[in-house]
Amino acid sequence: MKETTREEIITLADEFIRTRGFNAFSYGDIAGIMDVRKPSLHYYFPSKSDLGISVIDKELEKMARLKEETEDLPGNEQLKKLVEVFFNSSRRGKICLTGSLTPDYATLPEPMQYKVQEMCRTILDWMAVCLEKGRTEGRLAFPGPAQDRALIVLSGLLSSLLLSRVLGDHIFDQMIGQLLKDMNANFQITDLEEIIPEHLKD
Amino acid sequence: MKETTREEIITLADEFIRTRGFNAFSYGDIAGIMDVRKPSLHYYFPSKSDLGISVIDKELEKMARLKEETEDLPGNEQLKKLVEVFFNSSRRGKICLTGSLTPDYATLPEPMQYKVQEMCRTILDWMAVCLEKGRTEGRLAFPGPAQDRALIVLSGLLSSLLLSRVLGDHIFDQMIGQLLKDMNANFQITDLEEIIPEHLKD
DNA sequence: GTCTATACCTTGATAGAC
DNA sequence: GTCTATCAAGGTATAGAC
Repeated sequence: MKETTREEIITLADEFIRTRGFNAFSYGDIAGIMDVRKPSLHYYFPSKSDLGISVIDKELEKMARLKEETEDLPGNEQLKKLVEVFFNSSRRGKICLTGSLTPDYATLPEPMQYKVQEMCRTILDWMAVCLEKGRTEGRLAFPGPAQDRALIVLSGLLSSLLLSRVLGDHIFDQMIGQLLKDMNANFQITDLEEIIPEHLKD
Repeated sequence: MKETTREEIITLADEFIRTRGFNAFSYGDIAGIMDVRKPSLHYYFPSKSDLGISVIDKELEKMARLKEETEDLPGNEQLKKLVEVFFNSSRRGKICLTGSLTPDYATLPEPMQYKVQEMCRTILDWMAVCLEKGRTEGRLAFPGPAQDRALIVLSGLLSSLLLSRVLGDHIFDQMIGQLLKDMNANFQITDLEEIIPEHLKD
């Protein structure tokens, strides 16, 4: 299953957004890697905003897929799968789209702002469902509404990626390890080193 | 105590970094507001990196001042003062320097990267001291090392600013309210509306 | 200290040939 | 679909007059 040109552009843009930020990469950067000229990229994505939206849409699709694949698992296991995705980003020096795009929010084209909103709501809603499910099953323990807990968990995952790049990889283990212990979801971070689903590798 | 030209530039740069990001503001933006020409700014800060470092240094000084002012308070009260600063940013649509500069980390000039590291370490060390103090005094309760808890608290404060701009001000109250309840540091967020120290207003 | 003038680069985007 | 050529705009930064 080879990537189409369009897909390859999206993949590279995703990579640049996570490593450098939306305002710090250009069509030229992507053209340089693909060995094509800039105007060729505009054929697929007339404006940078179009490209940004496609990157977010791809992420939303990936999330929907992961959600579907894990729907029969207990809440704590669903959560673990989610943590794996972030762990994987961390070891590659990449932050998540939420951590990259929300700081630039005020400078984003309006259509992208709406997409960023949609992405934040989608991930928070999903996480809240997982958390509530886990609590009902007696596999997770935390006080207060699942929605509030989802905010704290997303916060931890997002920030651990930001701070890991600055202070070192151990930050992820320290922070997420404690966050999970707080909910009695105490699995070793080192478990994750081994389990990297194929479809999450890119 | 009127601001010098140099201080005014730093203040405006700080504002732009928090609202638009380091890579999305220019000398031209600042010159436009101050009604001077761009080269005048280069007289004070030859490179943008110099300006960025001065903004972080000013923040470090402000933190040192707040630390000194609150050194005789119990740990939970010290924490409350810190939360107030972030609450204040939130209601102004401004994120914190950590939330703004760590996503751009890979694109920052090297001297700025070191400064960002220093800033992160300084705030985390200080928070860990406050938390440990509060726990020893029996005024805060949390499991695990204070260093790990400091990461989670900073994470919450940082992310609540990012997400509040996207999803609304209530996010800060929801998230930080629950985070503080987790540590039995249950004071109403609404208390903060009234208490805004003068020197933190700018 | 602040200005004008300018060098030099990169950016996102378009027109039009092939 | 991909190219060459080109554009207007905006970026950081410097030289040198006042």
